[in-house]
Amino acid sequence: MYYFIMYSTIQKFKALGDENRFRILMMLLQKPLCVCELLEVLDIKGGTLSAHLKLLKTAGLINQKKEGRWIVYSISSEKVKSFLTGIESELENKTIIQNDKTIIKDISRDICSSSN
Amino acid sequence: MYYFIMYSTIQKFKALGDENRFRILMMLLQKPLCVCELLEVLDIKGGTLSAHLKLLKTAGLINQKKEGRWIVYSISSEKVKSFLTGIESELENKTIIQNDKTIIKDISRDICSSSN
DNA sequence: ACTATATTTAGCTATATAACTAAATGGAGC
DNA sequence: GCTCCATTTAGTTATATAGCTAAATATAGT
Repeated sequence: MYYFIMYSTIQKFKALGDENRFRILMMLLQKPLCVCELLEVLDIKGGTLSAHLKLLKTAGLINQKKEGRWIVYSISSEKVKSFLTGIESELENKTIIQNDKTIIKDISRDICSSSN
Repeated sequence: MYYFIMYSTIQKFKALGDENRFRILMMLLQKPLCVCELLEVLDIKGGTLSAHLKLLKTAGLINQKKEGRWIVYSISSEKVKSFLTGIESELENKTIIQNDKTIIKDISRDICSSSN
């Protein structure tokens, strides 16, 4: 008799335990975003961001969808969404999260150039 | 103007994103336990366990209390407790967690020898 | 004093993680 | 076919993490 491990649960926590991925999730909580929009906010390169997004997707936290020339990411489910909303509501003021969101609010995916 | 980072939140997720620490938390959810009891269940050495416990404590997830010759650990607050209970209720059956708990149920801290 | 329980430290190993550059690949639209 | 947006791959670097051993330290009970 052996026992399975709760990998998927732990994998989700691991995914949440990184600053850039946490910021991505909080931004996606506001609205679905394409990769180039996320790149405008985060101080990382395109390849690095792709890796983070893949990890979040594998963990079951986000979804991917083609929209014309763009790939748009969003929170995977209502369940994850309400979980993250609860977390967000407990953050103290003046975290980088609030700053990210004000940037995201005024961003258009047409601004995006190849600053990869 | 700069923005604080939500370190403590991310630190909690990091703490949760490790199998041994996750198992420790789930066991403490059942009842407070001393170090030697945890050592009976986990396949790690005393020094390693101490490090995990310190990390969980720093993250604000558990508390420490002297009880005679033992140091007893417990979940830090009702808030953390209900959070973990929610997580636990969503685990599929037959994870190692259920196994840990049946061992913990019948353990006494007097059994503990210096298997450090 | 001595014992039991646990933590801490130093030193070590192995693996995982996060980032980069740069080039190649894929898919959609024009 | 070419361009745009994004992913993937290969190769590299640096740091973090998890584990070990073994010795030292701390604290409480007997």
